[in-house]
Amino acid sequence: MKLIVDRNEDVPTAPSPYQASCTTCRLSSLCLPLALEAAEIDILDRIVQRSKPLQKGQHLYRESEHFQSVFAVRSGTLKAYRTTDNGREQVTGFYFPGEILGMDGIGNNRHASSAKALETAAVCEIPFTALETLSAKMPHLQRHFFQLMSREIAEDQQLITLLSKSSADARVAALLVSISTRNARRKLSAIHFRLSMSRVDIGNYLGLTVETVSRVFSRMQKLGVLRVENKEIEILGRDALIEMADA
Amino acid sequence: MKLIVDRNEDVPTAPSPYQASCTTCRLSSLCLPLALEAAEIDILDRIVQRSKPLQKGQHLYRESEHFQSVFAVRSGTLKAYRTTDNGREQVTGFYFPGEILGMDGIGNNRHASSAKALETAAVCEIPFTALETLSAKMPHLQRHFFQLMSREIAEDQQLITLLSKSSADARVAALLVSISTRNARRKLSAIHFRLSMSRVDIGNYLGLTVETVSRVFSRMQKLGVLRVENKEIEILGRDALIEMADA
DNA sequence: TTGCCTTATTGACGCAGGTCAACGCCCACC
DNA sequence: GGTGGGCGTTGACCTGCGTCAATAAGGCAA
Repeated sequence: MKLIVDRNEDVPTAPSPYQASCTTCRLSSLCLPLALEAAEIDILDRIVQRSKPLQKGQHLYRESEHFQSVFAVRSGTLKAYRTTDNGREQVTGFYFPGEILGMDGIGNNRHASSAKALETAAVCEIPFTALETLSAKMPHLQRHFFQLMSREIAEDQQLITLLSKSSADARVAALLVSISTRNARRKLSAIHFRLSMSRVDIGNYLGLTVETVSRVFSRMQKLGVLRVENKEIEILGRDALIEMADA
Repeated sequence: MKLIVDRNEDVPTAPSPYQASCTTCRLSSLCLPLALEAAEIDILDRIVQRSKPLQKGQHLYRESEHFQSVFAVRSGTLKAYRTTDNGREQVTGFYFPGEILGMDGIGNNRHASSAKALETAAVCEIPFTALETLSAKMPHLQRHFFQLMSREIAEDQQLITLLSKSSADARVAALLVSISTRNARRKLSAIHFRLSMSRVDIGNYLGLTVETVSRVFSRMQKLGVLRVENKEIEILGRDALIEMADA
């Protein structure tokens, strides 16, 4: 019998998965604690809530629900999406370990999007009023949270740019490069990973149909820049991919 | 001789245009002071800098410049845009009086986009470090600024949704509805206004070519939902337009 | 006013990607 | 271990918007 190893596995930091702490979390260098000092992290730790993991397909929150918290991904992947007035679904982002989601709900005290687990996923819940109070006392935290929000804006603008004019090839290439880079940040392989999202989600996110996504994958494989085997991706020509991304 | 009246004119609140104050500014109900008390507004007022108006075409800041301040529009319109690696320009937003721009620069201490005046425009400069300090002391201000950033995220996501799948008609309709709504917020006509941006800018923002924008305008005019005369727009069927926006 | 240059409109045509359809392959669940 | 249903791939065809080109209409300078 062959042992199946998930290359993207995020090993829990403690045997009891619900009660880890920011101090011991190996994602602290990417997440909210970044830029905080040890004593400050301890204080932050006290407001963070960890609960049982989400199963694949389960929602973390839903659009227009009352907003109370933002969330940090500890393991697994989530997608955020909104539903248009005519019932269409639009994926607005994928969230990997160490990333924060839910910030779009602050503006109107209701979530502006829904969040759903693409695979088993664990998150840290950060009650927003507590975070506000703490931010007022800890300049580092306030600054860092402003920065996180700002980066979300900048990233959305990058997606806007991508969706506005780029070809199907460029869109797919850009997504792959993005995932690759984010994997590298987490010290995972930048060239070999497993896509946790379906082709439908990818297409939806990139403003393409499933068929087109599939064709682009095939084309890239034929060109030798990619090896695709179902959800497993191996990047053979990272530079070529980067080049395609802004063609 | 006919007197030319600009319907979008924003009358300065004081004879000396450079030294207005947040307290007397008629945009304070939309802008940063929103949700602050009189005493707090006075304090905020002290960090806000007002300078001489920008001429049409002049830059407020440029992409990758060192970030120091966010800006509130007092009069006129600005566009924000970024330049892609291959030199293409992408308009990421239009900013009207009462709106805040520059928040995408907080994340990395450099502006993530450039901002250019589409017509003569006056802005209030809000130095960010001062704003941070003040925010830590004034919970209302901190909260409000978090909200403003969050709304920018939510709006960008709306644009993403628009760019991802909608038809050319839907895109143009959505922009017109958006401008109309924002005009109404400023107590200006929601059905009759002057576009301060060119067709090129509109197309660029919406991911369409100038030709397509022009054709959509003509088509809408033929359908009787719009009257277009150069930059002057009259919305004849607001409901129809809203319907088109999410078709 | 005249003239020039930028911006907008309109038409003809082509193509990237959407649509529709058929099929194969995982993998989850008996 | 078999089987059903979703997910992914591939092919053939169609269409909305981009591209190219020609013309008109503003707007600013002198």
